[in-house]
Amino acid sequence: MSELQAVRGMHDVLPEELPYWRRLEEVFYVVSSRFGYEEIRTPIVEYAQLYVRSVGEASDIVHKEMYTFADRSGDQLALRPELTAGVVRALVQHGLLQRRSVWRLWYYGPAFRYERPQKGRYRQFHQYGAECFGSPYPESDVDVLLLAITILQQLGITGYEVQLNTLGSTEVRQRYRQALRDYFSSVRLHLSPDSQQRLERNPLRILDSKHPDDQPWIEQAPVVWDFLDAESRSHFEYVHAAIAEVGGTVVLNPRLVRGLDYYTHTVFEFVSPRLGAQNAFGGGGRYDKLVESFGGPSLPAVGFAFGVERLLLLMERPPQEAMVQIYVATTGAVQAAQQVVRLLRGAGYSAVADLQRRSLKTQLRDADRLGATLAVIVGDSEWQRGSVLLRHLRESAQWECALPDLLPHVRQALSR
RNA sequence: GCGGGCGUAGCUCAGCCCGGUGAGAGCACCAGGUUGUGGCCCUGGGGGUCGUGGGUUCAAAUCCCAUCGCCCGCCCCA
Repeated sequence: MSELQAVRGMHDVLPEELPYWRRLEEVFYVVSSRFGYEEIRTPIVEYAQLYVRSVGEASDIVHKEMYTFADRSGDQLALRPELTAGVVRALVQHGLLQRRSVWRLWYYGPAFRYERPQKGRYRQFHQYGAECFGSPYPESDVDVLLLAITILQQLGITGYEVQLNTLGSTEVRQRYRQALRDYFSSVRLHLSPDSQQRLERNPLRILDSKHPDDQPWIEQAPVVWDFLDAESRSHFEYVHAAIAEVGGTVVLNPRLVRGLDYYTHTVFEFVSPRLGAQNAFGGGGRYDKLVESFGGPSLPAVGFAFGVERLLLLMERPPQEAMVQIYVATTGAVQAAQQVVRLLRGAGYSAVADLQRRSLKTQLRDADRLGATLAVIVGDSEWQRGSVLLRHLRESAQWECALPDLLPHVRQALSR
């Protein structure tokens, strides 16, 4: 451990990476707004109990991945492992549900899970997500899915697959769960140790196992689709048809169950083969009982989250724009050069000058590397007669220009 | 939490197996070649706790142990 090293699994975002983050953030904002979703921001720290109740005590997130600590008053707090719970908490706390019957919300920010770092998996990571509260109908499922798909489109992310499934209504989910428990109990001794554990706590999760021992049994396990009632089935079919219509690869996967306990009906995951073991870069579903479990009213809801670091691995990386437009170089008239820089900045251009009193040659090289289009060379003799040299770095043209004429010349030179 | 690979200059890496011969290359950075002009080229220069700690040895980047970190897989998820 060293004080000069970031905490394990937590990363700096250096200046060269930042333009891509900003691009993502821009797309999040623009597309969410277009869909009528409003941004909400909640604290990074919540009472630990919030996640025990929402995400589920038996989930891995709560029992082995959460950063928890006691504050000075002894309250048990947690760094948020996901953002949905906090959003729901805020909704109930502020009585927003009394003011409006539908809320379309989006969020963006860091979350924390104590896991072994891997490609696309970090201990501090970022999520963008959107939630639609107040509608039990499948068009709201489609609304959030379309929002997600539009964001991916805008980012130029292709070659992914939407995996779709339903867990049915609460009653269906209960019946299916029981059927799975019965089935897997009958083959219990053939299952991997992990899955034997899951049999007690959460038999649905066995379906997610990648363990080779489990595969043959998972393949023969009861399929949720056989348990659906008419309403659950039509809900599922509506969502499937609507997503299939907008194009993109939709794959129905009856074994997709997802890690959080609160889902009912629709569940989905965005997966890409380009990500390695962490092939999912987004996921979500419907959670009609979650708000209620917080002591709120019975309120249907559907939402999803993207892993921002994983989107960054997938998105297009167009070459970055130049950092500055104009570089002011000088052979010794440092103060004069500073004056010219202020003039240019005042006119709205991005302009810098050398801060190390380096040679003119080096300054021009610097200008070139910064991607500047123009260089203003403040030479002693020209400055004496009230002018400077304006050099177009792309065209290698250069001319002398009286100081009062500089701004018009700059404007003209930049526009071609 | 489990299994495997790797840590040498800012970056990518050679050297390690067979311990000793001034710790190296390319890129990047700085200066000069061009007494005031970038992109190409040439010359020179600065920069390294050889991840860290301990051990073996006359001698360790090189062998051994521990530890930290990164990567890959499992688990799990975004």
